[in-house]
Amino acid sequence: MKQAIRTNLTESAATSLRSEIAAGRWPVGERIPNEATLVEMLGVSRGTVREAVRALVSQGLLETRQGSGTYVLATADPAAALDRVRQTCLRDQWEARALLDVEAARLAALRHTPADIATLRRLLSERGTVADGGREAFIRRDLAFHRAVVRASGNQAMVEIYDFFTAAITDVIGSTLQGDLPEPNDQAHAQIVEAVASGDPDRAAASVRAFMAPVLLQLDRLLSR
Amino acid sequence: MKQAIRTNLTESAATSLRSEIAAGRWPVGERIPNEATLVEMLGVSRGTVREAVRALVSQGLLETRQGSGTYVLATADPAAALDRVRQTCLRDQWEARALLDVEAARLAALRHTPADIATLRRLLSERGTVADGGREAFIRRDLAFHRAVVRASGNQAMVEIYDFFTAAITDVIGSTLQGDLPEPNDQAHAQIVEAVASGDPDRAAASVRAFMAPVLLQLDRLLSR
DNA sequence: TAACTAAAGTCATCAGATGATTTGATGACT
DNA sequence: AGTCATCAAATCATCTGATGACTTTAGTTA
Repeated sequence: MKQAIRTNLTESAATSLRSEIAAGRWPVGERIPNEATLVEMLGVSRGTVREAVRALVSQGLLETRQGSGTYVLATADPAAALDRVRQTCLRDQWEARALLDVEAARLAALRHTPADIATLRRLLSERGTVADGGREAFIRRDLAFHRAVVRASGNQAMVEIYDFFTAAITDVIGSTLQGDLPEPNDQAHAQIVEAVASGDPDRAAASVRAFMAPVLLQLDRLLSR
Repeated sequence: MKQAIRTNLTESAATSLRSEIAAGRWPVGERIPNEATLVEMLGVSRGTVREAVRALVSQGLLETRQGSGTYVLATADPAAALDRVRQTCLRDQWEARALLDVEAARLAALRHTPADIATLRRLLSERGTVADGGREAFIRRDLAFHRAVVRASGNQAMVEIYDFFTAAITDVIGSTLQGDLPEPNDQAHAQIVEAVASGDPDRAAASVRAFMAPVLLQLDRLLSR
């Protein structure tokens, strides 16, 4: 019995168009055939063609101009990259984020402002323990500290990617690893602040690297079980 | 004169629905009103409603189930994070990608397989010069080399993020910086391969860092003009 | 040549009808 | 009571036809 992939006509029409675009049949900037032609090509009605085109428009692949035509904006779905990242394993995502921490600390050592250091010291003092307001709140405070380090790097792209990984990881991790990961103490955090404040990039990177190593090790142990 | 944002009905209908969803009018998992009701609510025809819903479906906010209804999958656009990354400045994106290069080389030194090294050597020997097949082809070959280093790190998340940055950067850079960036020679590339092959993570990271520094410096100069 | 006009081409939107699928209710049978 | 088959309602999927709005281009005219 053949397990046909049950999907609707709109989806398959959109998929057809997407692959034609990806194959370069219509280069970027080019106008694709009009609706009537697509109806013939895809063998579906105009409404279905329009919905398929609308889907690709909302994905940033096409652009429709009333009275003129439908044009190719990009050959690959930009959002697909993000999906692929999200589908990589938790371990790789965690490791990638940890590397961002390391390199962000290095940059922060070189570029931090006095306000950055003040913020880090404040977040560190507010961090407290799990006992204060429960586990979830503690994780939020801890995260705020690490995010502030990345922010001190002065690189907005790294901040956004860091946030993305954080969101993706917390989505997955949810309830599965509750409390199983070692949480470095305040002293380890304080060392990071001092290393960044010292302005020594290698020292800052090393402090974060040392910080992350045992966490990643434990994560590996948990995931290999 | 009021500069009304000229948009079509489908877009505004989709925007209405998106904001209702974001406002929590229909929680995640909930069924939204049926098409006929949306027609009344939004004051547009059924076809327009369907196109608006289709747009949100392709963005991952909604899911339609024939015979059952349309359900909320998420309250925020997951692709929004990616858009924010793309909107950060070229310099930050470039730097972030360079940091990925560095840390990927570090991991590659620890985890590379013999096949990885063979691939790197092959890509290096095929790299050639700008004279071979034109500038664009040369950039592609050069990129393939650096991507292979990231791939040798064994971290798929880093590969995907690297690809994302590469795509975003090449989109922007396009014609603006044609040929203005220094291109490290084969010797610098060979040093990276040897450092990775040596299995020394610090040496591998340092070789890529030294590699990237002048490029980033020149990029800063170009962008500050 | 330049500006205007008209026509063709294209997407945008509406309206109506029918099919496919899911879901819940009904009722018969054990 | 519980289980199963059947049926009807609700809902999305798809097709068809028609009209409007906008852009582009060719032609025309001053």
